[in-house]
Amino acid sequence: MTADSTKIRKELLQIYGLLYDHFGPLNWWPAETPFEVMVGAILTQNTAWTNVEKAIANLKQNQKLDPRKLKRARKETIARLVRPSGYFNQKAERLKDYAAYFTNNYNSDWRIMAERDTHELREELLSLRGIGPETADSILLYALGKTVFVVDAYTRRAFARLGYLPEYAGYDFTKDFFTRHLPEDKELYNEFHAQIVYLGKDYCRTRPRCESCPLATLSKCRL
DNA sequence: GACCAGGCACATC
DNA sequence: GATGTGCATGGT
Repeated sequence: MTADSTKIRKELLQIYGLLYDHFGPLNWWPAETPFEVMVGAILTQNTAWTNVEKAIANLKQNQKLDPRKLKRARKETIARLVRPSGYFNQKAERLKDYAAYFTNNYNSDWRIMAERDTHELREELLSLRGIGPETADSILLYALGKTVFVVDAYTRRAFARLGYLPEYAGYDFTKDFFTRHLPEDKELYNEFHAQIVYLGKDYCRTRPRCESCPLATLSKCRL
């Protein structure tokens, strides 16, 4: 561990502390079951969470938030139910594909899935149509309890503005940055990502609202 | 009425 | 491997 790495780790944990003091514990992921996390991870792709909540409520009301039932349901039925979350045709197909994968390979049991080696499972998820890096990592961390840091658009934007990343850092580069510098701690990864999303939603948008930003005291932001 | 949201796949160069 | 485009609803 170099002196530089130690400094960055300390700063990242300081940022985490400021965010946690500001937002409090966020208790992610908001879901009743691991399968609901998986469905939410697909539905939230490039979509506001408020719209995802409507789609999930529709699935629940129609008894379709169940891997076997989702697998069997008609695509048009699922598309109608997830309509509020946007891209409903794509997402209906991807949800059905995922439900079939989860049922056929793991007997719809997240515990069996969680026994797999993390890296191998990640590659497997990435091979499915509709599962990219963020969705795969969200499933690994929030549904299966794997120690995996999740990156999203807010993470890249905020930490580029704070000077830790190049402006257009890619997914894996950003993930490696956090994984390299943070202690390997599932609970920390879980809560840190949630805190960053709240930072992004409330302050660090494309049109930023820097006044009263919880990180304002750092005075390192490039904006 | 534009802009944005907790991305991803695919085509093309 | 980088860059562009389609997918689509709902809130600000």
